Amino acid sequence: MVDEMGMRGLERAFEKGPVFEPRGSSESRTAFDERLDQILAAATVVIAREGYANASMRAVAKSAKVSLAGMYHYVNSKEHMLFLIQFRAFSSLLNNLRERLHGVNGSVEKLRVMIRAHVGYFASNLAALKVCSHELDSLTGKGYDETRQIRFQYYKATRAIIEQVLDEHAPESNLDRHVTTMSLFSMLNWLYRWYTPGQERSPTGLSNHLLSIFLGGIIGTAVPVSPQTQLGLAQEPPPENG
Amino acid sequence: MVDEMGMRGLERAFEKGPVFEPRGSSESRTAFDERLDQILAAATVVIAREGYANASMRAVAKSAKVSLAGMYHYVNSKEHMLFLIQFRAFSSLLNNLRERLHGVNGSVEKLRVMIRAHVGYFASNLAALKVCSHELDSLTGKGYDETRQIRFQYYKATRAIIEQVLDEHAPESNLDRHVTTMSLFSMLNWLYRWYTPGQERSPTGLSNHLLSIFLGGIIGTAVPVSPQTQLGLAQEPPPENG
DNA sequence: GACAAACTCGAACGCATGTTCGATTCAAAT
DNA sequence: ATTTGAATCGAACATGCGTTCGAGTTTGTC
Repeated sequence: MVDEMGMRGLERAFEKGPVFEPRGSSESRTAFDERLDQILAAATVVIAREGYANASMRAVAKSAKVSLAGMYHYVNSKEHMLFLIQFRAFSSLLNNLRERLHGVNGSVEKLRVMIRAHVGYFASNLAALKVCSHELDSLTGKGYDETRQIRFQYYKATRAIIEQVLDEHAPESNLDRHVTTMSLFSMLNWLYRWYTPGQERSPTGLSNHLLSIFLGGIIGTAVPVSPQTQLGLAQEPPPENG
Repeated sequence: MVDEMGMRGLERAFEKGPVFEPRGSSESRTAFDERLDQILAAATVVIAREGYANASMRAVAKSAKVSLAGMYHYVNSKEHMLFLIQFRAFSSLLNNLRERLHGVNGSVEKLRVMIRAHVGYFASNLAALKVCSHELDSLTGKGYDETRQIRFQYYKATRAIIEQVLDEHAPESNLDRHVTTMSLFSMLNWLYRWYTPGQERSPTGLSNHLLSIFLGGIIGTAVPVSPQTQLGLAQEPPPENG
């Protein structure tokens, strides 16, 4: 395996695979891509449940209803599989953020959009984001570097928003920008350890909650949670923590 | 292996091992305990670096300068080893918190002490707390339950402080107590992903920073960082995030 | 010096793993 | 009908793993 984590331009990932248009001439979405998606989806669930190191290719194959050897037609190696999962998830996350940020003007509003986008994506892609958060350094070499680049762009976009908020609403704050940014990411990335979306605790409600804490923490004024999306305070949550 | 994760009372962990006083009659700190500590310390570093699933007993043995078979004189199994590491770390964390909380009166002051204690313990036990944060569900059965109990006590103690702060300083806040507590734990537990103590960013400075954000977020008023322990704002930090 | 218990270790066992090989089926193109 | 290459898979290979066994050495006690 020379090209350790071969990815050409986008994310096609194969030298041998259908590098040029596979079937018809123009429509690029073929059976190959769909089967690959299927396999990656199954792998995501298995890895989220067992952890990357413990997730065997046999278990993934069984879950994806392919033979063990058959999987290697779609994926170069186990690590390459993890790379595809993470690369796609991080890319979607970043693109999703940029789309939603388009046309939004106020810095605080941008922050709200960012948190909402992240929590929303998390809620509808639980397994994928768990794999992204928990297996951050399970990749090595080129694959690691490539995912790191996307994550860095995500970091920069978020940090820019935070800096704008600080400059506009707390210009004499002495908060370190990096530490502040990482505090927000901490709240978001640790979600996978304790939060499961439900109607008691909607993603929107949780987003408002996190925004309220974080925003109130970095500028003096706490932002009130909008009444119609309040969190349910009723039942006692299961004690899962660290 | 009948008694899956045998622990008698404290944490001695063996049926076969020196259950009664091993050498002299009274002094309980023997060569056995010291060797065990040595092995666990080595194991902690290896597991922190490689991850639990990838950390082989052979690697641990080599690092601890024991033969592979020799380790099993001190430890029942690989999982038992992880249990000992986590059990000890969580216990220390909890005891440390209770000690430092003793005699502290104000609710805000308690919160400050809690954060400072946690970050301080983290800074001087980097590897151990990484193993605790990252391998939270690598244990199974009785071993998992036992560590969970301690974590739950830690959670309860922290939550009680937060509730006291809220009741005293923001009585009409509608923040969900569980979500709020988990937000604090998020900031603390994610530290292992990005923070390495240095003189640029001292544990004390970081503690103040986190306290400022979190406290300002849950009660309206931001608490200023004390000037003599400000964070260095100079150099650009390495972009490691998610 | 004799005994027993604590300690140490080389060697091996059984098993699960990621990956590859070669053959076979299938579908589109000429 | 023939050819081509993608798709699929059973079987096997090599390797590394956690754990155990049994024999050896050390250490403290009588």
